[in-house]
Amino acid sequence: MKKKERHQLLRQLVQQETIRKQEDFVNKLLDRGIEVTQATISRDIKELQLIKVPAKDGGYQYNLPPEMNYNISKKLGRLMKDAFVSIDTQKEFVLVKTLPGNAFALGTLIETANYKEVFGCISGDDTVLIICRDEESAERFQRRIISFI
Amino acid sequence: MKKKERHQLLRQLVQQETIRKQEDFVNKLLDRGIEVTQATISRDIKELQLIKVPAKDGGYQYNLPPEMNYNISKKLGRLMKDAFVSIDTQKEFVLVKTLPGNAFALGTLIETANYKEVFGCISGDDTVLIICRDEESAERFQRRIISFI
DNA sequence: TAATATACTGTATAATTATACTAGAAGAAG
DNA sequence: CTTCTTCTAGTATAATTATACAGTATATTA
Repeated sequence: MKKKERHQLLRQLVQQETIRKQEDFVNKLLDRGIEVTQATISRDIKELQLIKVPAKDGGYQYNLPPEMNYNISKKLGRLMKDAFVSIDTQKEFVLVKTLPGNAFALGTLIETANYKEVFGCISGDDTVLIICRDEESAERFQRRIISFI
Repeated sequence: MKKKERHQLLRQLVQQETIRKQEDFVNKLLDRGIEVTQATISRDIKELQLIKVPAKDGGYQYNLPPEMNYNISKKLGRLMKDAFVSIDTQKEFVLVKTLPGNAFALGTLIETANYKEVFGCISGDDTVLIICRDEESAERFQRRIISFI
């Protein structure tokens, strides 16, 4: 487990789970068989610029950095409305066609959004290939994306 | 010094000064002759949902809540471009005319932005009256606002 | 390869932040 | 005014987070 992978995982965790303190991270990682200490998490958090947000419900919760977290879906929506051409799925793959030059931006947004359905994605000039976790995820993800248009 | 006032002040401080830890708040307030303890600040921060952001430069810094902080000026810019009609100053007052129905939104944004020149503001349907700290502030604020158009 | 520099992480602990508890202040109701 | 309730805030301390230090690993250079 390299630092980069761990960081990636932390970004996912912070979106999928409720992380109230750094030890929660430690434990979630432990669940996945990854051993790290709170100190390491503290440093990771600093590098990733994760923030601890006072929640409405009285507690606290870690979150993605504001710029990253804020209105990604709004940006996605705008870009989709502007540049979407077509979409199709095949097994666990989703292929989105965009107007020329827009695929990279779309791919970046999709990666940043960190959807749990998505395993990874590759962007060309007018095509984004999204590799989902499985067939079902791909369909769910397709619906998600289409709903932006 | 009521809690509300202190909260208001904290919002200003967090924008005008570099606050690295809660004690910095305590000290800044002390500078202004207001005595509170770190515990109170901690509770204030929770209520205001201020966040502690890992800064690029290695340290940490408190910030406004993401939604509030994020791109207020972008919103202001958009609204000004859309709805601005005229502006004028008189002593420490600035009067902005907007298209009907837009003044309230503008006023809210101006208040949220927490410009240090601004003492307060009142919005009608197509007019926002901004009361600045003094004549000079009013002019500075006018320039600020005009630059959005 | 050896030497040196750089990156990563755990341990221990310092630094910071949150909160249980308590008490006084400010209001509301009688 | 008295009693009850709610809100605030300080004190002391628990809980959480950051970091100095040291060791190991990994990369870089000669």
